[in-house]
Amino acid sequence: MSTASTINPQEQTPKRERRKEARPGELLDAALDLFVEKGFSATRVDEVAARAGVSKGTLFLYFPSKVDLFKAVVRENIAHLFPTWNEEFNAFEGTSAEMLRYAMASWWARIGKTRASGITKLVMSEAQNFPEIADFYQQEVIKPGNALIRKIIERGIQSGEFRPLALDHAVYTVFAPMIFLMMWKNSMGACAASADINDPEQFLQMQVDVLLYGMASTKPT
Amino acid sequence: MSTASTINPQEQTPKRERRKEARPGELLDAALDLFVEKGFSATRVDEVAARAGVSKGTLFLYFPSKVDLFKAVVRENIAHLFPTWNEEFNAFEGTSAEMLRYAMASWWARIGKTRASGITKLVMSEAQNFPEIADFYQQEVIKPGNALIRKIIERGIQSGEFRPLALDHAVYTVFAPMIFLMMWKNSMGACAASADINDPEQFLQMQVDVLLYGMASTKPT
Amino acid sequence: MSTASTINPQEQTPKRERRKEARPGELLDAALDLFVEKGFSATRVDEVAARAGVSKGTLFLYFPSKVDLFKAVVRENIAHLFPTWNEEFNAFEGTSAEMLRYAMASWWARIGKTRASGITKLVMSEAQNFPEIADFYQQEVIKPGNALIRKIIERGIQSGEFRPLALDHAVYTVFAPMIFLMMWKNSMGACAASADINDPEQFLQMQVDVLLYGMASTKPT
Amino acid sequence: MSTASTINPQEQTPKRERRKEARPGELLDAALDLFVEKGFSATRVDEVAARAGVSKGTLFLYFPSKVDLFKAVVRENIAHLFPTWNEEFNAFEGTSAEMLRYAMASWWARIGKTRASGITKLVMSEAQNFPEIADFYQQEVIKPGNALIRKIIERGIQSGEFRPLALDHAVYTVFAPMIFLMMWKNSMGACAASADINDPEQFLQMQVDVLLYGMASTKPT
DNA sequence: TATGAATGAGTCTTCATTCAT
DNA sequence: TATGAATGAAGACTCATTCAT
Repeated sequence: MSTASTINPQEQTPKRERRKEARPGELLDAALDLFVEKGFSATRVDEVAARAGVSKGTLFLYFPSKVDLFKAVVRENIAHLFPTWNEEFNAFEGTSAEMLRYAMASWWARIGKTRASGITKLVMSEAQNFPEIADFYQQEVIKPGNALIRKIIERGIQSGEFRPLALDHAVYTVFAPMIFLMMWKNSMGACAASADINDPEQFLQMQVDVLLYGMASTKPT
Repeated sequence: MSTASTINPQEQTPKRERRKEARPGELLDAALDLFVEKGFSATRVDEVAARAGVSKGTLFLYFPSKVDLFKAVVRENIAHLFPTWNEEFNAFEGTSAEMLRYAMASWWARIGKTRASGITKLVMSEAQNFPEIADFYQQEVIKPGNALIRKIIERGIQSGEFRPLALDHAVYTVFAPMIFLMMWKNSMGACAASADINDPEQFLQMQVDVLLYGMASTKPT
Repeated sequence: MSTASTINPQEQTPKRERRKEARPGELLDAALDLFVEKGFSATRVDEVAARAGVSKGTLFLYFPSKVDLFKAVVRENIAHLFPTWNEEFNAFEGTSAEMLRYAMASWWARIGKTRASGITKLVMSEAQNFPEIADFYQQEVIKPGNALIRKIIERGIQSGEFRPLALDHAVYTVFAPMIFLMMWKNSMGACAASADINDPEQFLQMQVDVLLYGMASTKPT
Repeated sequence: MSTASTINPQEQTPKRERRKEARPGELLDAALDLFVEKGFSATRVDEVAARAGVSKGTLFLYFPSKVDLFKAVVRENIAHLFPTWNEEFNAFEGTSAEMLRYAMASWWARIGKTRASGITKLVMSEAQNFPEIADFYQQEVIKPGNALIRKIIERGIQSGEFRPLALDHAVYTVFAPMIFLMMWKNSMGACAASADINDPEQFLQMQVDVLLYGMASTKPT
């Protein structure tokens, strides 16, 4: 009888809580977790909703479809970084080598070591099944990222810091270790403990060293 | 019992008639194609069966489930890679730089540019969903590959060709462009035409150049 | 309490501000449009509310359910049709043929070509799903309409203008083209452009001609 | 314990019965019933399957979608009649009046008085919601039917039996009572008993009489 | 062994209805 | 009264798996 009244009032979450402002963020957060953990098609929208503490219907109130939800996750976690980066790089005053170091460090801090890295892994994993997602990612992430790196390299070449490199390939040379790291961390590394890269920062460091060494126009004695 | 051995095997298999013993292989082959092309969950067992020229029911006669089929595909396609390489490298006589160049060229010829690259992509993509496959891959492919590259680098360091590098990371430095290439080719590159790397061999070339340049103990003047 | 009555009602309702009392009417009006346009099940209550300029919740304040809304729409739109006609016909002085022509022309002008024809279409379409509406319509519209036509024909027969026809069927003979027109206009005609009747007035004309010709007791030479 | 064995073996319908040949027909039959009874969107595919004694999945084995199921129902019950009719009319030897009488009688026997009449009612009711269905019906039923009637009237005009009528409208003049009858039977008539047309054949008879009388070029004295 | 018809649990999505504010 | 965020019960359709033949 009186049991109801003895229930801890803090646990008594009201059934219908109105928090329009907070919903999208909570859903996006839950979705990021699940997409990264299980992949796109293996993630169930019910689960996302449940983890965000709402009903399935509510999810569709904020995101018209599963794909749109995913796109929003990408925007929220990756795409939104480019404006800032663009500004930072336009204002950057150091050498191009410093710039490249900074770029990779910043990428690592904001994406590489965060859950967001799982998104790239996911996209690469499921690109073939969801061309729409692949295209979207291509437009919203790959292209701007590419442009960013390209600008740095061009700057270095123009200033004489870097050798005149084939730009298209040089860009991928910078991308490769980042992509590798994201893939590795979120696949092999996440499974076989033994496969994990034990010090990714240091690995990145070394990559940049080797890269800059290889790209430099003159070598220190 | 002895019937099988008394039949002339070449005459026994008319072109269009399928032999029972060949079935699993044909299924595995079809499955490899489709898994690589479309990923695990997007591959329909009907399609696999159809491509192998048998009925859906037959597939389940040989593989108790789709997951088992997947595991069999991966196992079937990654065992045979390393013996040859080990021999080759043990017998190699040039410089360590040449050896590294040769290793990557050989990898590209035998795996990178073939369908086999799709397997790595596949494994990395689905690693989280099939931890045991990830482990398996780790043991059968990653470790031997790692050891191979490690040997080359150690050889270079010992001979004074390379700087004394942190081996663990140096190995991944060599891996990164290969992994990157396999992933890219089989995901983004396969979707958005614009995203394709137009000349992978040249890209690899450049990667090795930069790498060797960065790893060399003394720089050419 | 008495505040309401002391307020000048005309000044009290600025153009853009909706009066409470008008709400049900506005909802009914919006619902009529949409039900006629899209049918019962394809009409979304959100849309009705939106078109009426209120929120979905408000709609449910006035009508306990979508079905009730539908019933109210039908009731609202079919009550007021017959009194005028009855008067007109009681006072009519021409021949019965003229009377029939006038009846159909009048029906076309006031119902057939207006939105109201959609209601008949609606009712006939959904009759099975809402038997009580069908009954209601039967009482309020079919019966009076039937009686009206019947009176005209009886008058014609009594005056010797028309042959002695089986009244029950003769009435439906007059109804048929009207029903046909309402159905056609609001279904096939509204979809496939090619299916539209390009000149309904002329069609009706021809129908009456044929009808009167067929019903006439003596034929002109 | 022994209850299971005491069950009437005739009621023991095996769970998985293989009757590929019979399935489509059984499904079509069940679908016709339900579509006519409840309309297109209110009919649930599960129900259709259940009534046909199969599972939902089986239905989709034979008909790729609900719309396709409906189209098949239309073809099975209406569209398939046109080839026969065309032949019959091409071979017809009597007067055009006889031909028209025969056409309507035949229509009544094969469609009008059967469940198939409900299909037309259904299509007209839901045309707006399902343009695809409306178009389909327009092509497969309306057009051929139109052509058929048109041919009869043209024949009558050419032979001098009928007055030179505006063909487009004359055709609808013939259609109107048929459409009316199908609508009425399946909406008002199916609900309010009082609304039913008590002798449809006689009604049709009268319609044709009036029609032919009105269309005839010379009138009997 | 081989087949392929049959199954039914599972998936995304819609929408009438409720209810805290 | 009025709002509109939240709900959850359906619904169409898919597909790995089963099983009678």
